Amino acid sequence: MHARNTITRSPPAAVADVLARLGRNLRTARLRRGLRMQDVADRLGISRFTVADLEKGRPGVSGAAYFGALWSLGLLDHADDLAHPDHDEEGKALESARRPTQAPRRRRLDNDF
Amino acid sequence: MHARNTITRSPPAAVADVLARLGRNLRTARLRRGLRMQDVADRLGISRFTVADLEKGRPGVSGAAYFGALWSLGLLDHADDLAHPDHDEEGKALESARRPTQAPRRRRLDNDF
DNA sequence: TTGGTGTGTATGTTATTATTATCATAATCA
DNA sequence: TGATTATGATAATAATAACATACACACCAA
Repeated sequence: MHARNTITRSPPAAVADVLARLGRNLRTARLRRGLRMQDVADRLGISRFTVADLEKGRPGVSGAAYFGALWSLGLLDHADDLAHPDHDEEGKALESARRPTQAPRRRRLDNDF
Repeated sequence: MHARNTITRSPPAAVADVLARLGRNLRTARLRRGLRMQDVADRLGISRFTVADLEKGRPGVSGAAYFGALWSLGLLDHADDLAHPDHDEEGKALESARRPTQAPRRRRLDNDF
């Protein structure tokens, strides 16, 4: 992380909400299993403090820590279809016949987007 | 991130797989929309290099960057139910009548887990 | 083909995360 | 209730994520 960037320092509300909800859900799942933060931390090879950060939904925590937490609780399959192309209706609609491996070229002074 | 920890340095295969798949899916979604890495980076306030890292599924990239990428492509709703308690069948089965706000106490030399 | 744009990769710098350590608070169970 | 454990909070340190810059190659369009 590294927040010279803005996404970590102050993420859009929608992103902050998803992280906060994920953190709460991870906490709920941990407590249901009767595990301490330290137990989850031991499985992942991280400190209990990072687990606490996870459960608070802190933006800077690594993706591996978030998905590792899911894994440690047996919930990783929930992430299998994240952004799956088949579920991307907008993308399917936009896709052209060709499947370019690069974005289209742009001319200078191209102000779209 | 900060990898004195092991989860970032060498995540379990299942976690690495999920991250790699998520990265590929994000790339597919970006290309379908005709966007450059730089375009996604601008929306998130990060550099194109971090977007490249995301699409490679690098473990150390922040959670905010991963979920922000989903957001920038209109795919964040895919993450709404991640670890949702209602979908946690194992957790529901384990849950006792009480809903503790802390993990249960452990005695010394408690070697379970 | 040729010029130009998108992407891959390497390096060095810097701000931040993850850590340890410590103390404080809150919740569980005897 | 009281003793013990889980968790919260803060500060200081060590290690690295994200950055900018630079160069190379792949791919697209004319």
